[in-house]
Amino acid sequence: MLATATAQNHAANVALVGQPKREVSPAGNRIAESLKLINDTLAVTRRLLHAGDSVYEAGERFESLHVVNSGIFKLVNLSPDGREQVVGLQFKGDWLGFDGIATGRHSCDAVAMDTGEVWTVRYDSLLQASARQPALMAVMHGAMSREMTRDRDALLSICTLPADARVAEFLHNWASSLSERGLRTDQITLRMTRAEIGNYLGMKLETVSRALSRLARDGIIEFSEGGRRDVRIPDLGVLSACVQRCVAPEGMLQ
Amino acid sequence: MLATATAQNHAANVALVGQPKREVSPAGNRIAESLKLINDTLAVTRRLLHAGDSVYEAGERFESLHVVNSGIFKLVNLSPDGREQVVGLQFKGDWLGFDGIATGRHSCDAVAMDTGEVWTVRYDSLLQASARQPALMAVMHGAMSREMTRDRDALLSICTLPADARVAEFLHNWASSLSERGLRTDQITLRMTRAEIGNYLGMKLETVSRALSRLARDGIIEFSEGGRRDVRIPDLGVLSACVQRCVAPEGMLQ
DNA sequence: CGTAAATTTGATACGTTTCAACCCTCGTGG
DNA sequence: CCACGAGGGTTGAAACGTATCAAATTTACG
Repeated sequence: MLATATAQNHAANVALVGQPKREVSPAGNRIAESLKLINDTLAVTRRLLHAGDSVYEAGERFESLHVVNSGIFKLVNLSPDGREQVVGLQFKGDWLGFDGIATGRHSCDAVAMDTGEVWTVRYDSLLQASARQPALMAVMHGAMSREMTRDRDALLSICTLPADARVAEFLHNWASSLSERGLRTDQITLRMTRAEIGNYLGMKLETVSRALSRLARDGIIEFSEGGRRDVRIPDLGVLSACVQRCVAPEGMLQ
Repeated sequence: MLATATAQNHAANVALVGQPKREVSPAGNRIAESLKLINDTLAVTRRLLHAGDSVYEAGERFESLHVVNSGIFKLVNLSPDGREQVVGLQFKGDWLGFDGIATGRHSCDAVAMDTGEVWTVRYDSLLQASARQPALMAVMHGAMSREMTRDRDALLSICTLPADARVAEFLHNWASSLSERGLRTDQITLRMTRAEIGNYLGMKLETVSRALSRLARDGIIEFSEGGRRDVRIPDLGVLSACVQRCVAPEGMLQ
């Protein structure tokens, strides 16, 4: 959804401008309602984590699923020979731990990128509760399905977009994720180093840095006066147009 | 699983050599038992497809899931601007259609790569049957979980391996998939063009061709006398060692 | 059998990585 | 208070791997 719904999201943002009271997007409602349902029908264990803490690690026995209530978490896949790859970023309402269901052991690390809270639910008790409350199962299946779609969109970007466009789309997706959750999208704080962003996008940190510099030079993004960790996005539409420009064969004024 | 279980799979193959009667691997049992359970407890619609036929297409309304009974199917993700990416290959026992659960519409195409059969089950009736037969739900969740893990392993390869190693690992994974299903792994027939393989692996067809030529020159694979569509793999261990060699920093004899 | 598609291979162009130098910020301790 | 060091970030120049373009060859198929 993230990668493909650029036009729609932009339209939704534009529509929001005229609203005096902040209206939550449909996706935002979905997330809020899902969290409410989980909270109401399950005995969750709340767990507070700080940057660098891991919710679970590869190889650990799988017993529970976790729902992100706040903060941002990265999923890191590791190969036996030491290569590692950030394969997902999870925001509020996203789930952690599905990778463990099949084998009974987790196949990647889930790490907090800043202070955040997860709600932990034993998988077996979730299944039991789902029998009484089918909506619960629907929420879980929806989360799994959405995650698969999102991962595939990420793969599409990595395989078909040049570095600059990947970085632009990354920023756009981050802003969209915030937007879905009713947060402001014009000013975003990346909780990742250039190296982490690069790993996630399949490029080196220098390439990320250069791409960001070019985006800033072209006025598509702006760095806050302080550090270069905060990014201002004057216009989300311009950002996604920038992605399209990288893809377009040649001279397309439109 | 595919990408990370190289050593184990090889060990399993070696163990099989001494057996006079063909023994099915643990994964093979899982697959056979899953198909049996589905067949016994659900009213499936069997559907025969030929190369190029699609099980479903992006945008289509989601109503059913499909289990591959024979043949190989590719999942193709499309972007609004026309880029397309093979994001998965599904073999016997794998499922098709999970991407539609979240939104009620499919987000990619599922296309037969040769003649094959899928068993189609309405999602709602599957949920009902799962209430009576929890093992059914376990099979479905296992399939989803396994697919997520496999996709992440593919992403890891694409982002961290050079072209030659990606092709070598692709062949190894293909052979492993056959092995899991009790099929011979020394002689495999790729049902994909170089362009399709390249798309799946995030490279151009010429690069695939060169990589295959190098593997053949080094004796790691052999082409059958007929076309270059059939590949013989004398030793799966040598193939995965070849992947490691590409990753190793420098001079590591062992 | 003839034609279109697929494959291989070479030469060159291009984008990203690599290596390196430098800058900035921030927390620490002399 | 400021020197200092560490980690993160930026930028340039050169090296590298893959893409692109082009041609020749083989294969598939009506």
